[in-house]
Amino acid sequence: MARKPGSKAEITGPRIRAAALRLFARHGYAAVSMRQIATEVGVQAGALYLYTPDKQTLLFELMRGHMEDLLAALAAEVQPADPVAALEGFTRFHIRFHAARSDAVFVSYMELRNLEPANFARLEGLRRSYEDRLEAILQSGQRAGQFAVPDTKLAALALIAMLTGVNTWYREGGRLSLATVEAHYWDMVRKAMGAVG
Amino acid sequence: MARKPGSKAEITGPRIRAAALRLFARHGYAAVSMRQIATEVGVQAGALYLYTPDKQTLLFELMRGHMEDLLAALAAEVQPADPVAALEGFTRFHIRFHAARSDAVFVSYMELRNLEPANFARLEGLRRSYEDRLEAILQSGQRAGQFAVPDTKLAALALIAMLTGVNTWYREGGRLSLATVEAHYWDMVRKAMGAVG
DNA sequence: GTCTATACGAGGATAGAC
DNA sequence: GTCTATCCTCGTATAGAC
Repeated sequence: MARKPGSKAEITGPRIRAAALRLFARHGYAAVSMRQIATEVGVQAGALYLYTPDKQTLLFELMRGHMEDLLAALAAEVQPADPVAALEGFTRFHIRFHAARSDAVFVSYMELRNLEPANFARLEGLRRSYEDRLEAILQSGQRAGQFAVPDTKLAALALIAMLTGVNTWYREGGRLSLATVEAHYWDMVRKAMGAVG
Repeated sequence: MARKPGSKAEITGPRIRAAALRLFARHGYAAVSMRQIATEVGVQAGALYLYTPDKQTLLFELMRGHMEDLLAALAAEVQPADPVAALEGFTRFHIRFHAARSDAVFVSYMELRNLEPANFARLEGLRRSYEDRLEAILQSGQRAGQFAVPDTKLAALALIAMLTGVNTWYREGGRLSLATVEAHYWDMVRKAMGAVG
């Protein structure tokens, strides 16, 4: 509304982030040049530096944004008191959320090694928070005698790896609908945790 | 034995591949320069081109070598006729083999997008062979009524993702021994597939 | 806010000496 | 078989015009 004539700042910024995310996911952070990103957006390379101090920060902000969206979306879900129902909710949430943002997921898992140590540490903290949410569900179910899990930490990591793996092959319009995928994974998750009730 | 005096060809080649694998795993293919690899080995950059036509081929040969070692090692395992025992064998084999070669595993999964299309296709074929071996086990168990798996293809992909995920956190000398990890994962795999008998 | 022009370093790969 | 020297391209980032 208050946009000044000739100013495109409010639209160029998001377009830069979108182009960078797509290109990073496709070719990898190190293989993508600032010139490529600029071309994609339709501006000159120098203009990118009005929106990010450098390439590293651009990458980090994409990854941080993704992880914070993930945590916020998880927090917004209603979590059932029953651990089995809570685990089903987490399973379906994880598959749905990740399937809808495959580029961000890919970048956030693959480009960790290209982050400077300080940025890496911040992102690891966010990732850890997410894992802890799942582990808490497993622990409460274990205490209630509804799960049979020898090691909740290990089980949480195993489940997340399994669920995130969906992204390596799932494509909209493929052999299986997302609802079917969710159902089949929930079947495996439920059984793997020895869920009863 | 027949090594000519002054010739180090038979030792330099493997050292180049080892250094490249380590560096690619650490920093990513695109982020590693031929000069870095040469420095690691203790030769000049130009000398690398006596052992590989270019950087792309060096990457591809590392990945192909890893996948062929994997398939050969799997083929060398004795596969029990009983599907449940075969699945346990596969589970333990996968964890053990991958834990022992974390760099090669990392590179083979992360650098697929940096392969030229022809090389990518060849590697996908090898990966597919490996997945098919697991799916065959699941199918035979399903036919025998010993597994309860709604979709063997999907289950095979889910299990491989879960098992390969071990590599993201397992470190020798950590909280859990590899034998314990194997046992806990086998417990989850067995239950997830609804194994009986 | 975006452009052009450019500084400056590093990249892959090759030629020819030893 | 390895080295030195070099070609040429491309990278990130900045300065200053409009």
